[in-house]
Amino acid sequence: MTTVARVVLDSPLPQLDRLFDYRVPAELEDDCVPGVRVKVPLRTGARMSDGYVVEIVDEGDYPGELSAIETLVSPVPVLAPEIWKLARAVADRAAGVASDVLRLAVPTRQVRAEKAWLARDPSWSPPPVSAPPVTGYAEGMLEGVIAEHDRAAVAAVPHPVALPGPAGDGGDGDGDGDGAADPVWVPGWAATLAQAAAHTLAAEQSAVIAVPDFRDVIDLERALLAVLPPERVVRFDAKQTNGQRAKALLQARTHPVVAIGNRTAVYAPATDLGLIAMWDDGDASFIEQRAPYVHTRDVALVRAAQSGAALLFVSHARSTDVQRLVELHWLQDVTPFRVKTPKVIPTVQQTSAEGYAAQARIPSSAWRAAREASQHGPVLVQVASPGFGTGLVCAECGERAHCRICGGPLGSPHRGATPQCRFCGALAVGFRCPTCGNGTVKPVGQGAQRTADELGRAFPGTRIVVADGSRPLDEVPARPSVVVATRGAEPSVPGGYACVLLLDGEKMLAREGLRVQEDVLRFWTNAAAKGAPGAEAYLVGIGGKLATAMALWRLDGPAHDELTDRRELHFPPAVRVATMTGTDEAVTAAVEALEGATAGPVLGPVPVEDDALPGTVRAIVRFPYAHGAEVAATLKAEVIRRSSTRRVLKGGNRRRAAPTLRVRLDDAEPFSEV
DNA sequence: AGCACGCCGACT
DNA sequence: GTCGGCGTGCTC
Repeated sequence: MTTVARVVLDSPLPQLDRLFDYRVPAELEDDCVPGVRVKVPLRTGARMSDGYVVEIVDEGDYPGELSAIETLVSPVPVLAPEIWKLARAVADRAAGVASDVLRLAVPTRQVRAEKAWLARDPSWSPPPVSAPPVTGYAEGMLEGVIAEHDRAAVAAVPHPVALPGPAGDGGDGDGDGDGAADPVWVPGWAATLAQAAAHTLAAEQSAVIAVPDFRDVIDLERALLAVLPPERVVRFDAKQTNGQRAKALLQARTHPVVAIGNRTAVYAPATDLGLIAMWDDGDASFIEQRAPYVHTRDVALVRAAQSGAALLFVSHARSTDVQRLVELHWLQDVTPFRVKTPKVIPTVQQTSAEGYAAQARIPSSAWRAAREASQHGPVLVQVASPGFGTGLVCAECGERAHCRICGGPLGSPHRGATPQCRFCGALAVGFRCPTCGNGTVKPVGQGAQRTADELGRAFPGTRIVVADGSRPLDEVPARPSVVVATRGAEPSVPGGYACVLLLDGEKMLAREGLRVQEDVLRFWTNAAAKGAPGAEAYLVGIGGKLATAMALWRLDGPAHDELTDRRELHFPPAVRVATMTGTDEAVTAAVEALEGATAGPVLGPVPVEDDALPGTVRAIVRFPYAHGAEVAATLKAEVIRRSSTRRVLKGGNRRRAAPTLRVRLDDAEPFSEV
């Protein structure tokens, strides 16, 4: 009897995306367990491939003679069986390659982390934890969802929440004397998810929580450390070194933990998974940038189905994707109970141009409220764009100033700075207007800096703070001040802002694209939820359904309406989409192979810009969710069929490795130009 | 990817 | 007769 290892190869080639059988040499038999890294020969002995052992069997299904595993890289099993199953299913869903998914899920080898893990005391287990109630919802509501391993779309508690400080860590300050720890202020959603995760952990199961932003990771970690001991919280984020990731990965496998982080956290090999959760799933940061470009939400859905874990999508503004699952009754609809929602006051823009420019943008009611609130607490002013202005025009003729190098719009990062291109970053030294020859420019529009300057003049003696992408600010003190921030960069305040002004809504809504309304609702609600419980939030220049939804804080309505529209148009997420790019022949053949599985007309093929490969075309097909497996399998087969033949250019010279067909599923980007 | 296998034109 | 062109296909 021979021992056979079934190995997944670390190769992006679709034709190698299956298991290969190798003989396990006798001397490796003890250490060769599922999950270990190996090197194996491929085709001719000299060539080696890296891979992971997925399974050990007595007899493989390969009829020929087996090659032997060349090396066992390390005896540490880094690929957990459930993560292999997850990667396989995620790749299959996206018509992609499992090893591409594994690259996201498993960090490269780190010998130090492995040595430390091998030296651990395997008999040690952390003390059990107890869980506080989940506050802000009907008693036992979310506890029930977690205990039943159910699934829910959860409307977040829309204000900051004070959690009691970490137990047992309170008395070590600088002679504060009294042992009570300071309360920890966290966003409502972070408190909810921390309490939910504590419940999972109290049942000795793990939780995995993915959040879009690095700052969200920090907020969530603070909330978790207020309710759980630090050895129960494991972080996975993009800013970690490889060593930290490798350590976190092994830590997650040893005892039940709460694994938190950005996109990759959803792949954390957490022991005995009991809960998967996401905060603000509509955030575009959840779209993976590496092949096979799978959205974290979809990974979470696959993993929840495989593991049977509870699943929570927490947000203020609901995404159309989650709304779809609610309407299918696949997700429960959970809303907070007896919490204070922001008091949103929609105002129609006033055009009285008296006084300062900023005053003209802000209706007098909002202006008075902000001035009044800024006497006793911080006021948040949300604007659409950073810098001094949204653009520059010629001071003489008013013509828009453009970059000489790339033609992009010029902007001004701060008052008096040399104009700079917003696209390529080139400095426009010695700018001359091509229309009239004048050499001076003036700003148009209102960036964060310009708004701050104007508010500074209007509110003398008030501290003005600016927060944007280039000057990030995590937190400001709960003292009188005015904080001008671009959408998404709003700092937190312990206890919340006294008042919130949402200024540039109209401008944010003017952008083209399928998800604009969803995004803008997220920007508004996430900012409004930084206000103190029940604080006023002025929504400037907005009327209609969106204003009503904000004022009533009923945010599933717009998602429902939006989804209804998309169903009529056969747009995602009412349907799924597949984008096929390549030679005319390959794309046409792929479209024909999908015959019968699609919904709505085929879009294209149309020529697309591809400087490396002229003659490239793209087609988009829509298909119902029920046909997902069939469509993905068909397209994967087409990709494999095309991957060995390489395309011939006009000159007759063959291009190396230029695939004739590329396939991407659920890429909504082509629709954002609609 | 790479590299072997294989089936048609000019050569010792 | 065979040497070698690169189209096709496979990799345990």
